[in-house]
Amino acid sequence: MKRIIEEYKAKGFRLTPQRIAVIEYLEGNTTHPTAEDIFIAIKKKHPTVSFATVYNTIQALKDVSGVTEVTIDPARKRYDPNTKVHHHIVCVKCGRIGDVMAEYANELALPKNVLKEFTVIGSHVDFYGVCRGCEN
Amino acid sequence: MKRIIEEYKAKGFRLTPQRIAVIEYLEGNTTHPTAEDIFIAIKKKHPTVSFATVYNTIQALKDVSGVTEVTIDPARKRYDPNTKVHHHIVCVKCGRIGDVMAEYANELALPKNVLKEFTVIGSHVDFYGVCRGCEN
DNA sequence: TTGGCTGCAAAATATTTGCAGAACA
DNA sequence: TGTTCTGCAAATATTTTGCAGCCAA
Repeated sequence: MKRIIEEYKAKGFRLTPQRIAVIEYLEGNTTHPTAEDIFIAIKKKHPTVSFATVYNTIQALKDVSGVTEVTIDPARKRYDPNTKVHHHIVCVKCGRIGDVMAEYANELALPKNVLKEFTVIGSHVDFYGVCRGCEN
Repeated sequence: MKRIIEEYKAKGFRLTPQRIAVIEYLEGNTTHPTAEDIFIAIKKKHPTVSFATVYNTIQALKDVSGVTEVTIDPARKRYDPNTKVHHHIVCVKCGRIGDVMAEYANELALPKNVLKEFTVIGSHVDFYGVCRGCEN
């Protein structure tokens, strides 16, 4: 996440204590937190922090590719600081999201009619399953 | 969509004019409409229809596997009456969502650590691209 | 110093829910 | 006829925005 701080500076973003707290919270975080999760975590160090700041910071991080939005949860947006190519698996019982470190681009051949209509940029796989903890 | 009507009856759901209108609107629909899209469409025939009825009907359809929720759009839920195995591609410029009629389950080998943590049920691929209409 | 950021509050958007009356089966 | 659905309205949840004052650079 050090890289992110450098990119922040390079782009002229300000490194406020709140932003640093968000970056530190996300560093290495594999829980795919929601904006609220981030808000609650940051609040411990900065009790007056607001959602506006959390969303503002998330947006700034997205702008420098410091986080990506995870859309596997239809209820709310989740954020992932892991910028390596990877995919996700969600437990359909508890909603926990796991990372799937794999690269499938070459395996995913598209039908001709799609290739005719779109220039493909990328892809992401959502896996659905049941985690050990929920498998009673 | 005939099947849906049968399953509706079998489960004791009522076939109201509003529900039939939703089913007819969705039948063969490949536009991946939002709840609002459905609401607006149904309103033409049933001007007094409410969002409650639309969401109620969507839920009932989900219960009999008549529609699936599409999560590729982070802004809102979209619905898809196509119950055959397929995937989606979204134009990153206009947001239009296309169907990718393909089956990848066998191509998507999961890392051991994931298989250790989850029993996999299924998967869905989100493709990102630019559609011909948005190119240049 | 100063332009960007924070925090508060309000707004906007999306979805869900309670309930009285309507209507399907 | 009785149970479920509809429609209205209000509630809830999530995310965005306006703006005055603050602060990192």
